[in-house]
Amino acid sequence: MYQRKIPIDYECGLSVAMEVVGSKWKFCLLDEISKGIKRPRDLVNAINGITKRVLQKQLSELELHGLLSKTIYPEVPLRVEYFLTPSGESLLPLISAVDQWGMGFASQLKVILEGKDSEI
Amino acid sequence: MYQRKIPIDYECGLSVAMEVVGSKWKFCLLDEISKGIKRPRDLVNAINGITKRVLQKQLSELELHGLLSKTIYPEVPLRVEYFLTPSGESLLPLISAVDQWGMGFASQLKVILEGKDSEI
DNA sequence: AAGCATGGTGAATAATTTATCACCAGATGA
DNA sequence: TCATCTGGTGATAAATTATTCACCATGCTT
Repeated sequence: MYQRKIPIDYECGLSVAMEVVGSKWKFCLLDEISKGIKRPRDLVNAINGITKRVLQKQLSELELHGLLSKTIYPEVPLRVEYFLTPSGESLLPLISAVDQWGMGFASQLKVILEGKDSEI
Repeated sequence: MYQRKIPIDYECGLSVAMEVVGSKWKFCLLDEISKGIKRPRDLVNAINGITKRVLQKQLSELELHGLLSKTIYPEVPLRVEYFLTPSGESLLPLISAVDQWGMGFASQLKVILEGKDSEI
């Protein structure tokens, strides 16, 4: 992280939500973890396009913000599992709703941006 | 806009939603417009921190994506009003939910980032 | 003519986020 | 010893987004 030029407005729910969840992979990460994929290695494999480093960073931010927690099992090879905190779980209905909305909007957006109908 | 390096995944609702709504001011803008603030000048005044240029850009993106529409009244001085399309309106419950969640999470985030309780 | 209000745009830059690359460490098996 | 698996980090580059600044135009008022 770094020092933001414009600080978070704690009075504004949208500002707060954007701070903790408004980045490229976070919704996706929370979604996958809620589905049972908990290990970093598995998440890298499950999520198309994310890299190890980026995953680590976003996981650690989610952990810092209290949406994720992790457990380290002293096995060999080392096993680490991330899981949702209550705050993280409280976000699931929202993530689901956003996903639903996006699915419904996809064909419209495709027409707008590419000028053709989708076959979905 | 520009040509994205990584294209939108139309199969993924989260990806689609992030594309049209995942930027700093869009939730806020849709929220204000739904509350009846429709003119660019009024939006600049209503939203703390946004500038004229940024407002114009985000409004035009929302318009391009089909969440907003605008009407030009040939008055003097010129009057322009933006309003929500049905797609834009379908987003309102979600924005409200995100805002609610953020409000509920604010005090926790404040403790985490600043180490002190809020007085809200 | 000058100043103001409206809505708008292009170019350049700053700020921020994401990605790439090269590493480290522990323990295991070949 | 060397390669492999795991999870992890620092430095840097690239991509993306947001902001600043300087403009344009119209038609009013002074």
